[in-house]
Amino acid sequence: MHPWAYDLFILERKEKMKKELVEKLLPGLTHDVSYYENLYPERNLAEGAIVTRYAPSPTGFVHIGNIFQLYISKKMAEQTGGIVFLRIEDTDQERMVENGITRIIHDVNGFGITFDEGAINEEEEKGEYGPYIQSHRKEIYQTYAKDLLLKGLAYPDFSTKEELDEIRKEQEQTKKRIGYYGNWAKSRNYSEEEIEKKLKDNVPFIIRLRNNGDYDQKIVVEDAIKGKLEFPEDDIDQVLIKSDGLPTYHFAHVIDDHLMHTTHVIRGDEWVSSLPVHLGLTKVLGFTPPIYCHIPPLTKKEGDTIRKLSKRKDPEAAVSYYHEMGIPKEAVMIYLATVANSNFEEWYLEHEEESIDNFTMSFSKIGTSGALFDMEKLLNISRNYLSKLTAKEMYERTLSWAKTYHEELKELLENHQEEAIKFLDIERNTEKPRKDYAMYRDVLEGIWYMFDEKFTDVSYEWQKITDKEEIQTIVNSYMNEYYKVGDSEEVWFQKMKECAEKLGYAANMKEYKQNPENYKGNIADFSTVIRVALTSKSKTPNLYDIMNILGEKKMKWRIEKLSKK
RNA sequence: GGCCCGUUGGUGAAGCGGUUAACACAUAUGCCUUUCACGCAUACAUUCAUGGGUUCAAAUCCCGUACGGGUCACCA
Repeated sequence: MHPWAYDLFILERKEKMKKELVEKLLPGLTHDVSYYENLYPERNLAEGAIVTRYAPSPTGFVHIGNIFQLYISKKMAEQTGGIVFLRIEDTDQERMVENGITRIIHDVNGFGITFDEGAINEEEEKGEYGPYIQSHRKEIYQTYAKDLLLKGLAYPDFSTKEELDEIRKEQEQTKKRIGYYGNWAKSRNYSEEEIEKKLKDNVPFIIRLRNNGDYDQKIVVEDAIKGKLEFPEDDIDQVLIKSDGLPTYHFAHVIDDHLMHTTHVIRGDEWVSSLPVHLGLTKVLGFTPPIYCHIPPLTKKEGDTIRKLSKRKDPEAAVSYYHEMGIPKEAVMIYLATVANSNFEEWYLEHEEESIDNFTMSFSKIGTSGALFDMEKLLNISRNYLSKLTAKEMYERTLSWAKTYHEELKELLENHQEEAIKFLDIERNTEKPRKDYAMYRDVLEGIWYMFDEKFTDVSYEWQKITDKEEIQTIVNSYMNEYYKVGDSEEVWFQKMKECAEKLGYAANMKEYKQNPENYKGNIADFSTVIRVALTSKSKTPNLYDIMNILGEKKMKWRIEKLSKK
């Protein structure tokens, strides 16, 4: 027996007199509620499978918090053999942006997240529970609204904005609870004649719920993340259908997630306060509620205040930022996983070789209050991640990034593929690889000095030794008397030491530290001169490797160039 | 203002009645070292917003206060 069958029975009498009117209110509906109930059967999934959704407005903008939420959704669905679908909530026409859907999907895919069903662009979709674009489901919502109307559980409201404002003003002045409810809901009492008349005069109207909720009654919800939540029951006559015929978010959400057989509603924290509304609607419609999972927001500290990462104020709120900066998507996902589940980090340290897909996430381990978005930490994760790639992978990824975001880097990498890979390989394929790069963008700064065309107008970072003659002496002596192509690293360094010693620099650091007055400087000072002479920079990866990559010819060219300065 | 939720170091946090209050990032110092990076070592909350209570025992349970966040639309 349908849960609402009893109500239907009671309202049988009313129905007859109202039906005609209801038809006028919501004309042209060809189906009834049971049609839709049958159209979307129970999903055939394994026990415990989580069905959830991502339900953005088609603004084309994806917030990093959305990715956070989506990552959790995707993970939970995958773990249980469930599904994540994409539903477009376009019931507010003002939010529409051209190609908004395509752009959202593009950004989301950019993080390696795909949908099992739902919209795939502005025109197409896949899946059996569609349409997945709310504006295409207008009749469905209206059919449910009509059903409520027939049962006397909803009514049309012709109030103007001014009338509504007045009510609010009065409530504010008399310190009454604000909202359209109980005796304040004057439109509840329209007579059928009045309705007829307004309709005839084409007065715009909305459809409201005739809410029988009791504000003094407590309702308790078990949120999968936040735990037990307690609220007063909602008694506000919520708007179901707006004057443009489209539903409000609340009404659409409840109906869609019922018809699409969503098991878990995973959404932002800002929705918890509308839980009573949603639970109320669920009850009136005779649905069983899904499990709610409210994700805390990603926040940012500005001075003393903490606020949500803001689309307008914070560039890092936009997903496109990560792509532009060249922060690898994997690093972002690892970071988000770290924030999502407190035990993830520990797991990750123990399973560095594994894909993070093998981690098992749980709702209960998600924090209940907002996490400060920590860019430092993200970059650290990214540095670690990039340090573990092979030089070739690093090269390819950087190049593919540069192709769309950095022309100069792109050309450099394309023109010097072999050398670039060799350079990126320095101290990389080891137990403890270098961690030079947090973003693909950083590669240019790390690598440019290896290429002659960039080495034209350089500023040398001399350190302790700055005297030009001394620099010449060191460089020439080393190049002419000691440097030899093909030396092993050991021999190479031995020669470095010999040369240093000959010119009065301590070859041994310990000795130098004991008696610094006996020397002009030490091997570190000495090698820095050569390093800077060849690269212009005082900080570089291993000099021996750099020399090998440059080769004798380039080295000589650079030294000659230096002597002319 | 009403209604919800939260408060453990600079940051993310573990802990859920008895712990030296994990771990990670950041910071500082030292070691290693041809520079840098890496790595290693040490330091960093005598205390878990605050006041009270329950208890032999509280960061952990209860109540009040303060502070912070969310939300109160024909927006989602």
